[in-house]
Amino acid sequence: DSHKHKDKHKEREHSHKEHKRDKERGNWKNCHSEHKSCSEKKHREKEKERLKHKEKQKEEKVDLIVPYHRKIKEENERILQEYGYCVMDNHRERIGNFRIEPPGLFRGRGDHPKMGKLKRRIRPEDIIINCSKDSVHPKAPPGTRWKEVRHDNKVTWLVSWTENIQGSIKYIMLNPSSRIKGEKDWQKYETARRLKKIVERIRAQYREDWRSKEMRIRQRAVALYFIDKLALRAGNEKDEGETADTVGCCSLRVEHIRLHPQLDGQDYVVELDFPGKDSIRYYNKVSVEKRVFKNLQLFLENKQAKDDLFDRLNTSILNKHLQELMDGLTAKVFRTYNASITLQQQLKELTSSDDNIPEKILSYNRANRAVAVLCNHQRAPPKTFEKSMHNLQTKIDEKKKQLSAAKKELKAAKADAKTLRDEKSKKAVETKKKAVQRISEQLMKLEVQATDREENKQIALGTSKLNYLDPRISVAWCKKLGVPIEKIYNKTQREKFAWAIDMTDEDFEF
DNA sequence: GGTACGACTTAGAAGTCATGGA
DNA sequence: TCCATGACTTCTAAGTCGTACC
Repeated sequence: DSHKHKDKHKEREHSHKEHKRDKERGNWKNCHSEHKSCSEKKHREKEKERLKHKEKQKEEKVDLIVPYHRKIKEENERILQEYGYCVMDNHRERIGNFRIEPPGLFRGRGDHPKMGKLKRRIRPEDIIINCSKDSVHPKAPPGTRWKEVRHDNKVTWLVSWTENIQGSIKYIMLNPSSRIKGEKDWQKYETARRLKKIVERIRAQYREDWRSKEMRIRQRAVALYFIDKLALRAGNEKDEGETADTVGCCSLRVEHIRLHPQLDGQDYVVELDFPGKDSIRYYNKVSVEKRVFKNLQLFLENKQAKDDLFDRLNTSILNKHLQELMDGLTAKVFRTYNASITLQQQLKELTSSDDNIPEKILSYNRANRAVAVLCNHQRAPPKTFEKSMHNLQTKIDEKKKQLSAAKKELKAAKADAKTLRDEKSKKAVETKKKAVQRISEQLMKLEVQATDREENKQIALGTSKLNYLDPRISVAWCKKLGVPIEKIYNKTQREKFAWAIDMTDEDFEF
């Protein structure tokens, strides 16, 4: 009988799909009458079997895929544990970039003359190991040896090699959470704070120097003004043909600057347009003091587009001068100082203790953004920006509808309560009230998110947060305004700034 | 003073992962 | 549960700046 049934089934190929289809179309009866042996009971059994099969398939999938992922994860963890740490001064420290750079095509940023060159594979024979004499270091793979094993405790790197594109040295160093990097970071901000104490004096001096008899001093003073006011980088010379053509302050050329005695109702406007670090465009129109303007006109006299604007100046001269003004002062300290002081001022200006947490965070991001704009930290707008913005707007619209519906319900509940005057309807009013409150909070959050995202379209906040803003300012702000530090710094950032989180109280002033 | 080099910080993009809503 | 999305992590290029050497 069962054979017959099977054969019949085979013959007719009345599969589950068909059963299902028939059922959906209301043809169940039809089906039933056509296959007498295909009773409801049998069908249920089949259905059971089908589900079982599905479950089995799923299990197989899980058996294959989940362990695969787990295996990779475990393997990564093993590699991290074996190679990702070192011991320095008796402390186990995370290493930053412990994986060797694989071979491939060199891209470079901007219009790089070496774009597309082959980046060679690094071999054990290229590698220099730096460790203490008595330490255990990784052995070179069988049949190979390291280029050198040295014991230099004056430097912080663990491994180095020379790369084949520019012939420069690359290093493996410790993670930002390490003691050695943390102390250095702290020092950097302390130097910037020392600058704060004397910056007005330095400004007074460079203004004075704008009138110097000596060209080199005038150039130095105007360059320093740019570095201070516009947070430009120092601008070292670069070897032509080896790298993309980018400039900083001292290496600005005539072609990068235009002078407008008047523009858009402002006097003495300087228009700067040049490729900076990573070939990111710096474009700014800024009104300067008359004396600066006159000096710039002087520097431009009788020069061609390709000539240096500051022909009597380079970073070495500038930094020597700065060193005389303050121990440890260099051009980049101005960037750190101006970034951090801007954050502190903006936070003071934008936040109030009455704000709720999302509003406070929006203000923090805005303060952060002001710094990113100052430092010209840009990013390509995310590929999915338009779409995700649109999605967010849809969400906001929906939330608005929800809110007005909830308000209506509240009104109705209130009316009921007024007529009925019983406990139950009173309770209902409370519930509806809470719903309205909850939804309007959600709406506000979404709107804040939309504003934040729109304003952030082309601006990268990460770089300034990680490299320019004294973390103690943020920590103090969080403590003062009761914002959890996790809202500002993620796990990695908290590890990097552990020194600041530990030592800072709410009264810290940069 | 000029230059090459070495060590270290700063930079945006790409890759990966976690989460939350459909 | 699945997938889209954004957050986080990794990657490595590209700067700064001090020093050695001529």
